[in-house]
Amino acid sequence: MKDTNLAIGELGRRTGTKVETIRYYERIGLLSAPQRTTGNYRAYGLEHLNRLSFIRRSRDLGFSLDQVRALLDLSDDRQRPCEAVDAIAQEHLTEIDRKIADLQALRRELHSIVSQCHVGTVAECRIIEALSP
Amino acid sequence: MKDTNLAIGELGRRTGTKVETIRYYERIGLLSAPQRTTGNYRAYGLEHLNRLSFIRRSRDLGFSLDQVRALLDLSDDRQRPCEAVDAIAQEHLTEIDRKIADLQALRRELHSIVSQCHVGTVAECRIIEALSP
DNA sequence: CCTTGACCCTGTAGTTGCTACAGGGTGCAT
DNA sequence: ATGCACCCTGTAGCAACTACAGGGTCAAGG
Repeated sequence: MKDTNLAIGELGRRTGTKVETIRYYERIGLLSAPQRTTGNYRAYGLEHLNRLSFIRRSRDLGFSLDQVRALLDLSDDRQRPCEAVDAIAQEHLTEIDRKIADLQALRRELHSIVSQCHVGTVAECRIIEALSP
Repeated sequence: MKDTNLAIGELGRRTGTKVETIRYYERIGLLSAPQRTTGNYRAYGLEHLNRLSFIRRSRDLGFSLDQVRALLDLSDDRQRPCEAVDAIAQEHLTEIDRKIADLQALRRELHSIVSQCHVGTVAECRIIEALSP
């Protein structure tokens, strides 16, 4: 097992992650602390690259850090049935559906308000009126 | 102009706002500081009730506090043309549309991943696989 | 050999929009 | 007088980063 020995900036470049974010992930225990060089630089190996890629991909799909943590734990135990993984993903999907529905309802309401604006003075503005008690 | 003299709890009840949130709005300068009673309780008038209702309604429609601040400023100057109001609302609408589109794209991707899960072990889980590098 | 510049380090504070205490004071009814 | 609901200030916490400040390290060029 050879150490690929990436510096933090290089790891960031390869995963599309800001350096501060990587250090943040380490601080909250999502990414394990790597070895250090003599100059006290973090030296990352392949396993860090893989783990961080997994994290980023999950985050891009909208999973929370807690969900990512759970997915990482699950993915480490290759023999276990994957129902728990499915459950997390399903839950997330449901939440996305709910968010979409909420935004669409909001959009409808806001759109109907905006469409009534005929650009006169504020005194006769339908938008302000719609917001006023 | 009579002071309606609502206590903070009553104002909260009438506007659906938590007491801490009202104090927070005062702290950030969104709601002006009301007079105090001899016992140092906040005593709100009708103008506060109206202003806070406006704020809540705007927040419910998803405007940011900065946008609400701008809308409040604009609504105070009744003679001014309402183009600026329209611009804020349009901008917000555009942002909502973008969010909906983003969520729908995400939903499609996540759904296609989840639908491939046939509930075996983690080792053969398509979800984990899709997340892995 | 020295300096420049890009990179790295720690630690802390800021972002948004609240929410949740802790530790006290007030006001009213019983 | 004592209980209870309410109010006060001040501070810290949430998510998930981001942005410094104030330093150290390292390789290349002059």
